[in-house]
Amino acid sequence: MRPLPKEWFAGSALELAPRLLGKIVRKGSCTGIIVETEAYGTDPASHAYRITPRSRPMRDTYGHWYVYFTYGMHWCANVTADKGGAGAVLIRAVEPVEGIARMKRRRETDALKELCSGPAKFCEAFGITGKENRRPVGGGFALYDAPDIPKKDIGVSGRIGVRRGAELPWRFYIKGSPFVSPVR
DNA sequence: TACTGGATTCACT
DNA sequence: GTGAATCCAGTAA
Repeated sequence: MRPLPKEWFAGSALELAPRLLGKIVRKGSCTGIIVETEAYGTDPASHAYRITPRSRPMRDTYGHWYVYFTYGMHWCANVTADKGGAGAVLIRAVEPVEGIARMKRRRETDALKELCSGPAKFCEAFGITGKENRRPVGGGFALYDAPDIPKKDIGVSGRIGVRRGAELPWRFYIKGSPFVSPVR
């Protein structure tokens, strides 16, 4: 498996979000196939709309992890993008491949579909926390290349995350995958 | 220093 | 479909 090089992440979040589908994510002994992503640029719905100490990695880095805590209990993992700009791609759902027993223990469920079918579920199953924040993609927490998903097999949702008048971000997913998050 | 609300999930009705 | 859980970043004062 070939790790995705840093320059792979130099494009905009909107370009990268669909291209990340089908790629392999690995952390420790757990691996999975990315089946759902969401693009965050500089629109009002994005943390990058106003750069703060928390969101600075979205502007200052690309090809790094941006992991933040929300709702008092959940972690969400993004990959920073957009060399020279600001943006990140949220990993929303993953198809479990290796380390499934460990994921089941962490998630306290035996249901395969419930392990990683949501951004916070993915983080819990893979043991991702704020310790990974600002780390470069690679090493123990890495992304690996895989053939691009044909465009006809990629679904694009309507406008979700609509807040403060924002019409972005866009959610991308592999059509027909049982591992995408439940439609809201 | 004091509020407010969130890129979610789960249990319950 | 609705609401609770739970805590921290961001904002305002």
